[in-house]
Amino acid sequence: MTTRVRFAPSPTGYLHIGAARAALFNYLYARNVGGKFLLRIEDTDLQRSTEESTRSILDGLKWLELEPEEEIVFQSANSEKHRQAALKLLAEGKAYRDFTPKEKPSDANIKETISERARQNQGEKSMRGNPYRDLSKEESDAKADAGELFAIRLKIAEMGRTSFEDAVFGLQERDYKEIEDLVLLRSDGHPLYNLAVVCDDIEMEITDVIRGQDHLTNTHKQILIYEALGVKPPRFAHLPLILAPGGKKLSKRIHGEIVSLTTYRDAGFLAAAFRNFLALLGWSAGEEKEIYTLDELVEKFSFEGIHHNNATFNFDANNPKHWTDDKALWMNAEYIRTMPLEDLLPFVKVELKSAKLWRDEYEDDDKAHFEQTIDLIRQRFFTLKDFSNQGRAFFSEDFDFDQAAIDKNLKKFPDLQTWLPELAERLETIEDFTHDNIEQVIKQFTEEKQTKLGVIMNGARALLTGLAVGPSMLAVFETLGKEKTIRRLRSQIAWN
RNA sequence: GAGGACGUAGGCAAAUCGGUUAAGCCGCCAGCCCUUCAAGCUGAAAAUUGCGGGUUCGAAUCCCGUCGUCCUCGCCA
Repeated sequence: MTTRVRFAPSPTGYLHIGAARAALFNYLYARNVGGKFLLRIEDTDLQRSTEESTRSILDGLKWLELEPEEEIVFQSANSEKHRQAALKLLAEGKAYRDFTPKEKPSDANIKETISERARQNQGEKSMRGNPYRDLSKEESDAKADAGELFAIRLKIAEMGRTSFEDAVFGLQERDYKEIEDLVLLRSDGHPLYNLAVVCDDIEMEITDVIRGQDHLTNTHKQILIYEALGVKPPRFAHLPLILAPGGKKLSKRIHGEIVSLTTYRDAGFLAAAFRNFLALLGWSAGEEKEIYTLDELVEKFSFEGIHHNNATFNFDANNPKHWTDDKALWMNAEYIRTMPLEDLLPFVKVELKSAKLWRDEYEDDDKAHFEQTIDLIRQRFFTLKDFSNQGRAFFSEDFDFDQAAIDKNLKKFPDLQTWLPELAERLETIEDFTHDNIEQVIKQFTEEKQTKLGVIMNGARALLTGLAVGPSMLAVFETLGKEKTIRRLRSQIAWN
């Protein structure tokens, strides 16, 4: 049987990194065993599902290059089938009508309300205590015919236990006593999650369900539904969760966009780098290696390498240098500076275009020079955004001066105001504007002025790039070229 | 509250599933590069493997207890 896995997000917000990792692992596993990776949008919560979220999920998957191999399934389109399944179980006596009036949802703090109620009910009421559970068929039919509203609940046996072998967590068992007769169909006829998931997974012929550990205990309920439906359950593999700093659950509401996948795309991450980072969050091939191509991840992937404990994803929105997980940042930088230049160029082009810094010569007459520039500046960049921000002075005359750089490297040495234009005169005499020739002129100039090389270099850096940091200045001079170098050295705008 | 999962340095994690001084990566710190730097190179600090017992010649690995964290318990998904 061909392996078929699915990623099944609900479109109730952007795609967060935990979900993205679940998608990744599904994809890696499918490809590892030569199976298929599918996508199902679980949009049955009409109130909360939005098209925008669906689009965000699709965008995110596309960015990570985790695209489904069959048409996307929208769960809401299968509602009728889900309903029929519930009715079938009712007819077979495996489910029953519950005429208990629907409780008003106390929306305030629903999670707390639920656990509080569970606490109260403990011991008092058996999970099989529903008064309508053992109503005769006639009585039940009569009430239904009389127009009384009812929900359909699965009728779970008094005695027994469910068990399954989780591919990550091992044998899982649960006594029926701990599982209540779950609602399959709401009194308004709307099918509920557990039913919908099981029916869709059956219909899609899913063989392996790979999802977050938050579903681990709910799996028992789903297995009960499989059994009632007379279908063999798929294999389950639950993934540890990704937590926020401090060990708290990642929350869209609390943590905001920092945990959204598209934030990383928009912040200039390379999909390959972020994917690599995500793969290493909760999984390890057990070797001393950090950088993996997609194909390598596919090849090495196995459930055995998945951790059992939750991983912390670090971020600090208030810290510019460590705004998101350090390792993710490092990995992105590592990719940017070590990947083949020709592979990086297309991404740089997109970035420069969006910043209106792109010029067609970069692919034509000026190609060699452009590539040399990129190769020079990429060495200390962390994201693609750096090419248009920190690298701006290499592509435009319209760049900002960092005040700290101006103060520290320029204004601190007032002589530079006359020296640098003077240096421009000297540089102008160089015919072959190359590294060694420039060096010779500048060294001599420095000696004449009896100052340190660093004063001249850093002053020039501030004037030419607007920054206090960057590549070696001799390389910057050469890369920027004679004309721009001279013009900027003579410019007085930074002094004001 | 009940059930479940888990606990190796600040973070990600390895340890052939009892066997010498508990890998590696990120981060942090220092030195070098003496033109900077969030780059590079080199190096250092940092874990009595949550804690307490037990089994054993020997335990991060097994057992018991304890503390802690997270998940689930809805006519949400």
